[in-house]
Amino acid sequence: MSPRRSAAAAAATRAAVLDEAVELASREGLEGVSIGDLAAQMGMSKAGVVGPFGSKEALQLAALARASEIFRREVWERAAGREPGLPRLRAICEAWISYLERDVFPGGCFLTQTGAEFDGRPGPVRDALLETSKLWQAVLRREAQTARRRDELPADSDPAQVAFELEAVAQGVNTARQLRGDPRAGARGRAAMRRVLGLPKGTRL
Amino acid sequence: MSPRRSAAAAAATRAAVLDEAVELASREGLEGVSIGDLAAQMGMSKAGVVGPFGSKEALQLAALARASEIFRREVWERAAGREPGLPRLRAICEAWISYLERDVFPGGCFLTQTGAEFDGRPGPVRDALLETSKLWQAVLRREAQTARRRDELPADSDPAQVAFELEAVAQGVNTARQLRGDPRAGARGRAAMRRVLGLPKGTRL
DNA sequence: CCTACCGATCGGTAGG
DNA sequence: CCTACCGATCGGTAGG
Repeated sequence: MSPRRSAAAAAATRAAVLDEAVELASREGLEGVSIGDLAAQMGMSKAGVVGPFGSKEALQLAALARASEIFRREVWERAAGREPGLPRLRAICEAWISYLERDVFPGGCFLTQTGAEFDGRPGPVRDALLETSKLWQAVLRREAQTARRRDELPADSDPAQVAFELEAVAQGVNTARQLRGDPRAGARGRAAMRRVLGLPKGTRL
Repeated sequence: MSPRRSAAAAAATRAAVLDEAVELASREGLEGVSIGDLAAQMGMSKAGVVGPFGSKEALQLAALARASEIFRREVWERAAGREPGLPRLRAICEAWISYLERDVFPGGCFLTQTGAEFDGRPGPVRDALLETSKLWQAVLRREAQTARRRDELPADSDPAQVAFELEAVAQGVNTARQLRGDPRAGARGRAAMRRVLGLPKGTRL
């Protein structure tokens, strides 16, 4: 009862194109990746690359969805098993820094890259990025809220402020690493996130 | 003894092209601004736009130099008159947030935008951005060092870590503002920078 | 998923 | 600083 061979093959091609697009876009940006580049890189024709999606914009949206899926797997899912509140928040932070250190996307965080690229370009890609960004802020805020309710964070701490600061640190790590090539970027990010979460200096994330 | 009229006019044209390029690039990225777009926007011919620079890459480098000059004027020079150490660091932070809130570049911080765009694109533009980034980190680090020496920061604080965290916060403000349109972005950035500098909660930057 | 092709636009230049 | 033009590449499509 497996799908027809041609359908399975089409799905595999689609996935391969997306993986390549996500990788290239993390280095060059989503707009900077041309269909011709992509085709050349994969030894395919341009029609073969764009066909499964219909247009470059549709390909961009699919690449963004794929990248969000990878981010979710590498950061959220590694922490989702932990107790809600501070334990989970710490696990998210550790997974987030690790994701940046391991260069899960070779050109650095796909969402940071394309967020900067599209924040001034209205359209469906920007809308999707905004949605992803708001969703992730909401996840962080919710865990900070839980942590505060459980007295794992000070009673006067602001969950939205915690979410804002954690994202800021992650962006700082990405820049320090990808632009300046700073080998201490990850360590600096961990130290900064510990401070945001009010953890004592010696503590591990 | 003024320069020949044609030379002055040429300089004025050059400056006008750069201002337009910097503005467009803060929205669309440096690579995204085509010579044709720029010419159309200014009611000039493509030859007139690219002529003063010789090539698009030379124009990009000149635009980056112009943007660095504006950043320096809006952030560094507003604080340079203050006492070295914590007073100057606080003034830098306030000017930095203000610069982001006033949308000095209409698409957000030019250096954040192009830094993300070029961190994965080797070449002269990336090299220049790296230089600018390292220079600004050195400025922040030096002020933090002075502040520590004067006991305005804890003896065990790390000046490079302070510089890292301040840049992270500025990037966080830029994203919160330009992508999410968060009206509290500036306030959140000030609060975060106050924490980085160890200032009590009520204090102004 | 390929070949072959479309009109539009790219960066850049010759000549004035 | 303009017109007019260059070859190359862009996103996209027809037909198989």
